[in-house]
Amino acid sequence: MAGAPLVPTKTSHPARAVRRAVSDTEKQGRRTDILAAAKKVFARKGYHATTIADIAKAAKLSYGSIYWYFDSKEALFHALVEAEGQALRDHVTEALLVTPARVSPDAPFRAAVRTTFEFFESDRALVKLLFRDSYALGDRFERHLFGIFEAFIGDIEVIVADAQRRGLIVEAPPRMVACSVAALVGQIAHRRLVTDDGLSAEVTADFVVSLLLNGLLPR
Amino acid sequence: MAGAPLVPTKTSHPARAVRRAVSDTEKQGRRTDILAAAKKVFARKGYHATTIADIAKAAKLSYGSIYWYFDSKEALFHALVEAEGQALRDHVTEALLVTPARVSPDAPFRAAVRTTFEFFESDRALVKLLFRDSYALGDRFERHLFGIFEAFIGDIEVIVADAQRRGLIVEAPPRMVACSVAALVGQIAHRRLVTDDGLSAEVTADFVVSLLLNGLLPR
DNA sequence: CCCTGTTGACTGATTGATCAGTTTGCTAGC
DNA sequence: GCTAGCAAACTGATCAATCAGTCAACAGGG
Repeated sequence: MAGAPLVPTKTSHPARAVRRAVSDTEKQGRRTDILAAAKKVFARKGYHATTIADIAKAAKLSYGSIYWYFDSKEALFHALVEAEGQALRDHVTEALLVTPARVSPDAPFRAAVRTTFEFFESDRALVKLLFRDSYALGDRFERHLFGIFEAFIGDIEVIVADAQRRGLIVEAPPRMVACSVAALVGQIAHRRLVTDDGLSAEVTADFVVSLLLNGLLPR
Repeated sequence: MAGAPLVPTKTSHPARAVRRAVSDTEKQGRRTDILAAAKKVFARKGYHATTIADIAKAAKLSYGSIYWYFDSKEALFHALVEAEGQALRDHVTEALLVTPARVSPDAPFRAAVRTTFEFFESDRALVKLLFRDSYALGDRFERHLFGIFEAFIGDIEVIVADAQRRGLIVEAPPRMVACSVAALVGQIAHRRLVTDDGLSAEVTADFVVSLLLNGLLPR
């Protein structure tokens, strides 16, 4: 209304900036903060609909600061997917380590799938990031994303090949099997975001494992 | 250089307009042309990177004409996915009709999966459209895309439930099974775009069918 | 001669990226 | 301890480019 703006020459009026990061640790922390904020926004709005301004606001930083930490919106997204993918891999790897095959030969497999679904369930933003937004970039990202997915498939392939060597599972191209496992887990996790079929992550995981191991034909 | 542009007031310089579509048939044909052009461009560049200008050029029409046939870029995309999805469903349905279960109980299932992979192989643009670009729109499209995918899953579910009734396959939530089938076929088809593993569509289809029917454990 | 399909210049809004300037907090010198 | 000086973190106005959508003018068929 009457609050006609004063002289516009009065540039800069930093209400209250965050404490600036000075040590390497703090800077790393800020970087992580930005990634966390970006993850939230990307998950809610999708890659193309989120703006740097959105991310800056969510991170409680100014627009320009984002560019201090990341070269571009795309670079930020790449860094984010990279980090999140690694977190998932680490999580699953750890679950595999604490689940010896002594109990039952397929226990590690079951554990891995369960852990994955639980991880996805506890972090829906991650699912959107990996299975929705990652396709939003053009071919430029396709190579990178592809590499990340291949890393997962490689992990699975090792397990499959090992099980085959022990005669636990049928002979079949291990990479193909690994792809199938990844496809099933990924797609079903993605679907669970939209349709709440009332099944717990555990039940869903067991269904997938059982389908993969036993097949549809009666035994 | 010296080629200073003439008076810019000289608006409109319609070099050569295409022959006008006058009958309803012609108009429908033009609409189809635009969709075909859009399909090519979307598949090559992805949803967000393609502009209406790209589509117009590919369709050999002017920019504005696209808007005569479609209300918006998004509407055009919806119409495209709708039509392509329906074409695929029809194709598979037909394959099912000509494959009686007399030969073997799982023959129709195998035929459906094979036909789908072959259809995808013969039309890579369709795969990109369904499994890459469809996720590029935000939540607004999610409902529509979801409906289209649900239609496929519904088709599969009917087959699964029928097979269960005859005791051909194991008891399991038919919708869940249908989802798994769709996920496997879709993801593997999508993957085949990037990695040429040298396997034919037929071999790939048989692998998927065999995995789903027999499972990984030795029988 | 009128209706309608067609044209493409134009607009308005959006947004990624830049950059000149401001502030902060560390530290060298007193 | 205290301050001046400085480097770098941080800010946000601004720029430049892009692009979906509009519209007034145009032309060909009936």
